[in-house]
Amino acid sequence: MRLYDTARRAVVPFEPGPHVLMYTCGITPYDATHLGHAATFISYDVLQRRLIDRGHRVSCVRNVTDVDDPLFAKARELGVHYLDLAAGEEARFEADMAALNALEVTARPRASSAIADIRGFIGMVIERGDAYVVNGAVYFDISCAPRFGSLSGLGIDEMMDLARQRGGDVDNPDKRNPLDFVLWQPSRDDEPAWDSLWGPGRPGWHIECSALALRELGTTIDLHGGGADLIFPHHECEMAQSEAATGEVFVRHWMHTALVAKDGEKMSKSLGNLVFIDQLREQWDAMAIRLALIEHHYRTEWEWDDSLMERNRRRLWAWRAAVSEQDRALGDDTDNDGVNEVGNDAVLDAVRDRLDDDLDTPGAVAIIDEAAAAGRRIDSAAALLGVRLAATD
RNA sequence: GGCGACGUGGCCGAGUGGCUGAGGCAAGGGCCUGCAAAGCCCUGUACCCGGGUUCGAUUCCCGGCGUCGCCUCCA
Repeated sequence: MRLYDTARRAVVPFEPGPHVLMYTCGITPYDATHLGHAATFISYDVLQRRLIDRGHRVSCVRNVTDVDDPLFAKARELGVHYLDLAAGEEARFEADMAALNALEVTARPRASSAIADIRGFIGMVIERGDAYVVNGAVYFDISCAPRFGSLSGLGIDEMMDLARQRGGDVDNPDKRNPLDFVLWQPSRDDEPAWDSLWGPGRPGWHIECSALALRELGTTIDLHGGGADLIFPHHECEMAQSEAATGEVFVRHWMHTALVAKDGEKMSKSLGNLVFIDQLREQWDAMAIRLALIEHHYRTEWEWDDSLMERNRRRLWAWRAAVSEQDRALGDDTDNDGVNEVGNDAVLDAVRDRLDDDLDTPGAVAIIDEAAAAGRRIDSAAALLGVRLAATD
């Protein structure tokens, strides 16, 4: 199959071995799952389904960032322990994903479970001479990563200028280079702290994914995913520190999903223009929500509007009607069995073909729309997209 | 400023080198109806601008303009 690779800026063949190693950046569980999260993870879910369909074994790891600033801030605001807040929101997220019929991922490790791995990982980077310790903090030395910026397409000098202009943490006198980023940092008084060789503290933002990917999947992974907003700095930093620690290529293929907008702006927690999955589920069939997500291409930015759900409710209804009609026909006349199964396979193959072309889910949905209208069997094709048509839910 | 995406009828949104435009919403007309609602039928000189390639471009290429996203809170 072919997929767009962020690092190479082109649609390229994606031909992993029999066992595919996949890592996607998960959520920071301080608020409910919104449409943007769902769009991202359902994209990877469809990819995973097609890889399995092609005969691959897929190990997919999706972390949970339960040690991070926004989580601490929200816990502070609510007056609860950050891990209690995280556990609750994580459960809501998993319930949303299950309702949308997402496959179980192979592992969903929490950052808080990885402190020992993170300390070990930082040790590896320091031993390589690519990180340094100042005042209880560990910084990655950007000058040791000549390829830094290659993922996002930004040059070192450029990033430097921009970081200065934008007032990143460039004025920190402890850093040798304004772009150096934190691997380990001292905690504030009301933040959790773990002992380490460099003093008590907590991990930097990017380090958990590197440590977890290494722990769960090994030095080199086939595909790393996440929202497009993570390309820089998160994934850029992840790549730099991982390759520094292991000396191996970190990721063979980078895949990023476009951000979802609402009211002309990116949907985001800080803007508050969110559509939450659990609220949507109160009003609409979860499979209609899934259809509303996959009728968009993962690399095209799109905007949420209220007509989406009504349209996809009807689409789901049409697909279900097509299946039950076919079932009835089959029951009445078993001689038709073979013919219908052939129709099913043809639709399935057409959908496979669309998915293999840079995960063209809109094209796949259109094919099933047409097949349903023409009275052909669509259940296998719908199942490949993760759309459950049985009336049991 | 750099990088990326996008710019299709009132709105949303597919799609295509020519055979005139998926679909949805809105709007107008009609059928039906005691009235209304629902339903059904009909109605639309579209592809940001300027160059180029071409017999021919909305579709390909170049350059503008505009919108959105990323550029250390973010899926």
